[in-house]
Amino acid sequence: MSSENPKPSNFIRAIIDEDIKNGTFQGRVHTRFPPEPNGYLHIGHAKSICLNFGIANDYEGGLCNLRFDDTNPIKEEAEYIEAIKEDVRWLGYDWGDREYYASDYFEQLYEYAIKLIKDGKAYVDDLSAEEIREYRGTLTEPGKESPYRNRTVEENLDLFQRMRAGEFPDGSRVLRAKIDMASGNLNMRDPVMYRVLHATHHRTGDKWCIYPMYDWAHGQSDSIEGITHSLCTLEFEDHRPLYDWFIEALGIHHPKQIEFARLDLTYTVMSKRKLLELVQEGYVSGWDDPRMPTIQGLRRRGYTPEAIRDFAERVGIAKKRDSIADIAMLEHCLREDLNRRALRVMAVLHPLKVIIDNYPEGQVEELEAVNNPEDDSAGTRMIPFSRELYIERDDFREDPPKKFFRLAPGREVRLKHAYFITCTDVVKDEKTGEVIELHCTYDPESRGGASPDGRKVKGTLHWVSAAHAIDAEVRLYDHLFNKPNPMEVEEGGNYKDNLNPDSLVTLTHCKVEPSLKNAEPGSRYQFLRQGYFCVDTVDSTKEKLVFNRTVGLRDSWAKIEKK
RNA sequence: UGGGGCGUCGUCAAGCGGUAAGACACCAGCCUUUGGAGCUGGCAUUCCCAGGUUCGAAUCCUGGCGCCCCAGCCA
Repeated sequence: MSSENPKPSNFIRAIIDEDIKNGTFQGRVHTRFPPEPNGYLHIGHAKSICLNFGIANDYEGGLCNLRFDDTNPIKEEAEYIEAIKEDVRWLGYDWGDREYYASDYFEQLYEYAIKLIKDGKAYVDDLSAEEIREYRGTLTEPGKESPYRNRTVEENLDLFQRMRAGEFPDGSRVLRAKIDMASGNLNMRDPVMYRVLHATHHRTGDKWCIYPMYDWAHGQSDSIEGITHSLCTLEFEDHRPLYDWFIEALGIHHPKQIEFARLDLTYTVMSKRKLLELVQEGYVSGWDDPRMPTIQGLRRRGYTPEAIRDFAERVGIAKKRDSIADIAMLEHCLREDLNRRALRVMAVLHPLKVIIDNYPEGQVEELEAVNNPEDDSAGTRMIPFSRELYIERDDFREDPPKKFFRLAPGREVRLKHAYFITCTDVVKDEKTGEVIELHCTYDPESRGGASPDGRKVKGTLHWVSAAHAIDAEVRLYDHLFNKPNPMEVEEGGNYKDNLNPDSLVTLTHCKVEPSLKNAEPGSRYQFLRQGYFCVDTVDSTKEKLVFNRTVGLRDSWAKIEKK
């Protein structure tokens, strides 16, 4: 274990520590991340990825496999595999050459099934799906045994081989484990191991027409790979006795399964079904919509893998269900990371023209600006200053409220990296009364933003030179839902009623400083005083820059104003 | 008398019989050429409840209460 960077303790690491101390698994630590390739990964999966790969990285000799649980050809597609691999890699993890598929084990699984049949521990059942359900009983009443339960080993073997050979239609027969129809644990009431499915599998093609159920495949796959600690979510707690039963019946390597609570976040939904619904019904632009909690969405939004990993570590691992982590925690991790690395630039989102009356017409000065006050090595850049500028509309109030430190008639403020200016005149639209432009004077002595006479100003504004600014589109993203728990709805309502109508506000003709001209898609910046933004990887072009707001800066003025 | 699991600050979460970590959020102040960042301080006399054991209990015992998961030929 690395001692210089101790991970927060959690009950799973405690169990592993104990296992190592006791020599269980000969001191080995081998985990796996086992996604089903039927959809895109989200932040909840990221928690599991960070857990499994994180543990493998932290323990001496630890390994973590990537295994696709591809036991259902009807729902799975090869396209998801590449997306999942890209996401895991992007998060910063490496599975070496240990990329496995449950489908790699179909033959072995078949042999295992034969063994169970021969041992009288599995049988072919001719009951229909509906009948099986009826025979299963209920939560409080025991089930009853299938009339086919006591077929001879020979008959079972023959039937099972013929199932594989394709002699029977879909749904006609299944192979079941012979356990206990009266068990209080429904999973033990003769669970189905194989179903007949004449479907083409994305990897095995038409080789098989019977496919193992997850419950039959998963534990054995872990065993085959020599996994020591099978970490999974709470809902599989009830399945553990079944997995144990299979492993014992087969007499093979027995991984230790440990269950933990899945991650939930405020202001979003996490279930694959709901996420799919949002995509299909057009509430978002796709799986990579920057508002989606998918890894692809977060990536496009401008999240960094470092922030996500930090978050996964901070939310921790426990067994408490219904634990909903505050998305503010995620956003904090993001800001903390971006604060260290994002270059500062100036961009005016809602431009208001400012004319410096006493600044020479036609003159342009290049002023030096620090790229990142948190990182000297980021250096400086030059930005043009001229007579006509844009500032943020919000930074001017004709009738400033208390504690408003920004520009107002007669008030002096600092333009970041530039000069002190004083507002001398307000030009309004005669009809609407809207403020169209401001006239100001500047103090030539305050170049760089400080006055030699030592006078102070309360406010510092960002700005861009009107003649030099570049037009850009800026997409302001906010939480997808406007309730911490989107599931909290009125009688007869739906979580979609809680969709935030302002989760995306698109601004065009924003003015950004000229240094952004060649900003690369995906690059991240802090727009001074506003937030972190990244160049959109899908829609941004050389001709038309598009920025996504990753997350806003903390805004204490907004808080004051709210009061 | 179906089975399994969980209940520690607004949120996440340590704690494993020796007298309630930490983080986020929040509040107050300092500082500041980003109302950002940073810094300082505050924030559970109490761990679902009630009994019991003990010199000592969030931790052990007993009994309650509350919440979650399970009846796919899904994973």
